[in-house]
Amino acid sequence: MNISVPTNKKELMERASTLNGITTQQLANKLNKGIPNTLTHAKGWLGNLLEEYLGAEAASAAKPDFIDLGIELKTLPLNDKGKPKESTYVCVVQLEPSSLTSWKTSLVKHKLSEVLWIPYEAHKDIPISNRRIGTPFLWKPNQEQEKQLKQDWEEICDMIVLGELNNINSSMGNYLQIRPKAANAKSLTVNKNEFANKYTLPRGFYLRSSFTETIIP
DNA sequence: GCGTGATCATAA
DNA sequence: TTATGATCACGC
Repeated sequence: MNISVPTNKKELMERASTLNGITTQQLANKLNKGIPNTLTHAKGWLGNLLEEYLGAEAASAAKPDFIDLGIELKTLPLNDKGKPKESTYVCVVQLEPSSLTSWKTSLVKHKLSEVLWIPYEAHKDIPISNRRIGTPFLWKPNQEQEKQLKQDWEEICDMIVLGELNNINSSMGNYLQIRPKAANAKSLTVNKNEFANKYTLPRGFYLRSSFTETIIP
């Protein structure tokens, strides 16, 4: 296939619309890729396939997938009731105090400024190759959503700055939460915040599935 | 280890 | 059944 970086939103959405209703098998065929039997050892498989098909360019950089368009690409696994099956990883929780004080310049705000969601069937009874992709949709946080995201972010980051990262559990935050994001529970990263232990388990920001459920058109 | 792509596995 | 805590793969 001839895959190039989409130059505008219209081009991106036209390309995304060709995914509507096709199976992961059909998508894999377009790219001459195989299908894993299980996702246990291929968790990011569909996400990576979609990045390639749609011409995402940020790769593993801490930037939106479509840098020039400022659009982030996210898969949205749906259960048999059509509701999100999993939370959505947003980005790493940076631990430099300077990155924890301003929502406006935060990684979370930038990543979520505009998102192209690709819903797909993820019920475990459906073989991976038969899972269908739904209707891709663009989303921007509305005023109420951004207000709550900002509030969650500030509440969590305030605690981190005070050196209380280890007292934050995943139940904090209405829309956003932080959870481990690491190779395993023994992973360590430096925590530079006041009164903190020097090393801690790396965390990531996630959107709760109870929230992503509300943004589906 | 960091940051990306996420889902798995089990306690509650 | 659901949400938290843990884990898998990749490029660098």
